[in-house]
Amino acid sequence: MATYTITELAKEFDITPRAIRFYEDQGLISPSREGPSGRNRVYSARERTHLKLTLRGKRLGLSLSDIKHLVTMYDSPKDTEVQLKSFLEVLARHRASLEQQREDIEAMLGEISGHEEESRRLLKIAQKTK
Amino acid sequence: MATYTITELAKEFDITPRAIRFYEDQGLISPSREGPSGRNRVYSARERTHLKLTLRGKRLGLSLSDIKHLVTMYDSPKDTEVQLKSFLEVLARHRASLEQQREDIEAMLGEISGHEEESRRLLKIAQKTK
DNA sequence: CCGTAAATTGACGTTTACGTTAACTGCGTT
DNA sequence: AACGCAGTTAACGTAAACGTCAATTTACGG
Repeated sequence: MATYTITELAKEFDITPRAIRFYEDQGLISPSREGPSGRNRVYSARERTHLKLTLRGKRLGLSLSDIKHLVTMYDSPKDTEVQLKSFLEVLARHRASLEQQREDIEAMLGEISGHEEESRRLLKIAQKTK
Repeated sequence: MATYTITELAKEFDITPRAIRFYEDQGLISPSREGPSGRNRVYSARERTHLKLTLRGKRLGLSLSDIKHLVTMYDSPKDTEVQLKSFLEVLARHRASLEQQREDIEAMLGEISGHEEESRRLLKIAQKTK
């Protein structure tokens, strides 16, 4: 299976190795180690996915601890009925906030379209008088 | 026209007066003052809108300085053709990042739906065996 | 074997977005 | 006049998310 070094991932996602190590400190990624010395980090596809999820969360304004909660939630046992129900509640809250964000985005995109139209109108006028 | 005190706005948007004053320090809001002493802040509908925009930006993970740039951009003069063009470029970049965010949201909502289905399935099984 | 480049682990510095006193001022009540 | 309360400024404190060294260690080409 494919593995990655820390600099490879850093380049691919355009972040610094320092950031990746920090995410590890925060418990978001757990790469294995390589070499007889067991020093260097090795990332599997799974770790890469975790990093991807982390960055996606960040782009949406989530804190690293939020992200950690989500990720550990997502692959935690959910054995009992109680756990399942509380998991569903968390999902519902998360869904609600995402939908709020989507509304915010639509609103902003609407404003942008307005400004774009206006600006293009003004541009035409300005270019005619040239 | 309608005006608001700082505590009114704080309650309406569920934030602290301290936060509102901080936004003012950062140049995001500019309330006028009231009373012979000219001490207390008074917010017009316009200021209220600015606050609203600020909070919307925050929900999308923008920094306060980002928000300030956007707001001042939006109602800056745009006299010259050059200014109009660079304004359009900024709008395009902003639009792109919003669309990226929208994709991120769709992806997360998709994952959530998956987990929800799975959980409800497990719940039914768990309840049958009761 | 040697120099250099790359990776690692602390440790401290920095920025952002407020929270938290502290000390003071009006303003309406009592 | 005394009181309580909301509002103000100023200053310091804090948590999050890395950046930035510094000191080592290791891997690798020549």
